[in-house]
Amino acid sequence: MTAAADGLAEARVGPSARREHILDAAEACFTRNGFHRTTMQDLAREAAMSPGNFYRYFESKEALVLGLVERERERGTLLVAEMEGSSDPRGTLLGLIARYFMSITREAAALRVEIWSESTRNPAIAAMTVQTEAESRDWFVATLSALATTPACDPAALYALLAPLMKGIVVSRAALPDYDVAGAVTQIHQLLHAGLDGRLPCPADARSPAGL
Amino acid sequence: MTAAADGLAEARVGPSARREHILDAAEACFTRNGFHRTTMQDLAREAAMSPGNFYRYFESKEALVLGLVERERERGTLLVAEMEGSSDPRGTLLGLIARYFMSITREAAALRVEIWSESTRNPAIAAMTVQTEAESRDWFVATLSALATTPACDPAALYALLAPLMKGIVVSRAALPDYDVAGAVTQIHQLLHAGLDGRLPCPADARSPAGL
Amino acid sequence: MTAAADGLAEARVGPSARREHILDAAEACFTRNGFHRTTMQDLAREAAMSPGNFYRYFESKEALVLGLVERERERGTLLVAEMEGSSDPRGTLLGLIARYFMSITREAAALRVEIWSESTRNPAIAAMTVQTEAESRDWFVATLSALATTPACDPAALYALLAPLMKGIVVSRAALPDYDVAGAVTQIHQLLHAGLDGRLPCPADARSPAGL
Amino acid sequence: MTAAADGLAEARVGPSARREHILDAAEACFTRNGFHRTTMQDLAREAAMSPGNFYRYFESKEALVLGLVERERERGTLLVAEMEGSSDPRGTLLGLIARYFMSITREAAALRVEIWSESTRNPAIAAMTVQTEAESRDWFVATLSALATTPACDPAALYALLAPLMKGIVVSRAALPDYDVAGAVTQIHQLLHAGLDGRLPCPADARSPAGL
DNA sequence: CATGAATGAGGCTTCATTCAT
DNA sequence: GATGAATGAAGCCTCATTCAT
Repeated sequence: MTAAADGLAEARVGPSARREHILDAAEACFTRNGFHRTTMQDLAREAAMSPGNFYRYFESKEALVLGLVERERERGTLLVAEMEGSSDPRGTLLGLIARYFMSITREAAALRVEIWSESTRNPAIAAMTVQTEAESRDWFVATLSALATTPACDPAALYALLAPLMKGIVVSRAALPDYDVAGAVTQIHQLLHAGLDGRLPCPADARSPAGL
Repeated sequence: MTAAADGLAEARVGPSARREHILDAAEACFTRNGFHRTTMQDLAREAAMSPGNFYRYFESKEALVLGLVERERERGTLLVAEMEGSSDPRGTLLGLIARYFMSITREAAALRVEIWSESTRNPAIAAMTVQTEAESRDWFVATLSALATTPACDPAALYALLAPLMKGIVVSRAALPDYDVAGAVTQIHQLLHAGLDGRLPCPADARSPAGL
Repeated sequence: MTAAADGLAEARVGPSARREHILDAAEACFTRNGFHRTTMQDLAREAAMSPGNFYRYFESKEALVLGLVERERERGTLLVAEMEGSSDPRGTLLGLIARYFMSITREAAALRVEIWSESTRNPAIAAMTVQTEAESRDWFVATLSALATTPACDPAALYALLAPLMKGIVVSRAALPDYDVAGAVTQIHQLLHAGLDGRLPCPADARSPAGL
Repeated sequence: MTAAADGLAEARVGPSARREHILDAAEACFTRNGFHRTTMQDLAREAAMSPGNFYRYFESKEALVLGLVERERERGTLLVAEMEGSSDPRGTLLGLIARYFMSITREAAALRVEIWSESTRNPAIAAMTVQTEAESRDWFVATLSALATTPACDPAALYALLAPLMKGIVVSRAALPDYDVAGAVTQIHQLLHAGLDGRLPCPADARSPAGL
């Protein structure tokens, strides 16, 4: 490659492409080793880039994590677009959920757990977690509403059940080597069917928590 | 106990009492700041003890974490003894669960999440997590079996639902400042009632996960 | 060399130059205080370098010692090149030996002894000591063979006498403030002359060690 | 054992016996691991004694080393008494030397080297080394004088050869796993015979060291 | 823009020594 | 006399970050 072409090649790569490249490297490293165990040197090797250069695109290592979480959030938004104009929306939703859990690796799950953990000590990441949760909730409630076959279905309550359940599945996937993900997916499916068809105990039935 | 004996009691703190004292300090620090952010100096301050002294009771900082998890596990075993000989076993179970979730602080939940996270990178902690999970599962399945009012209740399946759900509630408690724990407890209660009374969709109904 | 080039030369110190610089500092510190008493901070001061920077060039403090020993070994190899094509080989050999012992400082001798001592506990240094010894032996035997004036000279036996003698002189130089190095050199010279000229008792004369 | 007997047993063990016991333990530990690698805890275990108790008998760890060296020196004095009134003094001397070198373990040799090394940094140990050397020299010169068969034998010169040679053998024994001690002993024997019988090059022949 | 050598604060751990009992 | 728990000063090393080139 000539110097001129080289220059062009460099010109072609905008700052946002650089950011993406760095985030790719970060994702690879963080997934492999977690971000506490990943050093900026590791990142530099993975990104084929000097350590100092990161700081032109991200303020700090923490900002990198933040960028990664942010990108993940955006990807979630995109992923979910699959629902649009599906002829079998309920099947599509179930498929989406199944695919997510069946394809997540232990390492990826571990990174999610690590991020939740970091969330509890780091306000910036916490904010992002809260926002992701809110978006997730909004989307789910809207989607569930559209899929309900009976007014007896309470989409908000269904989500309130689903949300921790899904988080817990990720934790289990990460921390328990023999965890049965497929079984968990099956249970979510059943729960969703039941919930959407109004066959789940209603929050209206609730007695306030006893034993306190 | 006489005053003299009392004095002796204070002086003759056995090694296990020392360990407890250290674990208390560790619990306080780790709960407050997480164990990655807790230094041995912090611990020393909290335990009113010189840093070097820890190493008479624990091999390393990691061993301290391990000791803490182990103690937590034992406490779980004790906690659960409450069920023995209760006149209202189902109510007692519900109460136990309610109390656990209603009383857990954000920080304590955060520590649990951090431990799960550490579990994914640290074999020793992983082993402990797996063991705790196995014990938890055994106890729950036995207890649920005893509480079922119909053969249609599948205790193993019910626990398979409960386990990630409870983990997810801990995660939510830790990572979402406004998380509605009480609501979650109510839902667990309903789920338990439904499950024990055979009103939950059976795993027998399962279609294999679709969408892959 | 232009001023600009000079500037570049100062700036572009290759990694091996850095290593040399560090080894120089290490040699100074270790010679002054021994390496057990030398801290990485001492080294940092001596090398005008931050402590962390050493670890870009050497894996550990031990590796530093190793590097120093290795360099010493290479220097020995170079030193010995002086023999090549000398018109008075025997004189050159005697001169070499004389120079070595007359110029070694107490501190330098002390460092050698410390390295031998370390050799007994540290496998990596032991390996290097063994290798140095083997090389030294090979060179000496070859050189003595070339210098012998009679087949009655047994170069291997002569080296077997010389080797511990020289080590012992180093020890004496290090541990005995008033040790007479010049006298020792004289004795080595005499021994060498006698050995090379076949005037030393032959190992063939040996009775096996008595008194056991 | 009754309390009274216990008290008697304790009384029977004088402070100097205690010192011996401690030195025994120190010798065992130091020989096994060197004294830099031996902790006071190791010593305590070996001596079946509390760490604090050492300080009633020795000022510091260094004093322990010193005590050990001192005892070694005294033992040397005793060892040498064997020469007194022997019917075959030369054979006895050769036997003494042979026995010393053939029976010394690598570890014991290593400890000697470590002590020489320490000698170079520690004035108290240095003083002891110097004194030992002086005593050794006096004894050897006297003994060699008595054994000489010709006035051509220069006992002082012979010792000046012997002394570093023997030190070097100890170093070699310590640092070179395959070192041939028996061969070295044979050479010392030959050298002694030659020296005592005036068949060794005289220092009178010496030219001053060349090559400087 | 990019580099990568350098920084330096701070972490975990060790261990000779002390002192209350 | 004896104990052994406790001390606390260092020591080695790591790694996010900077900055001269």
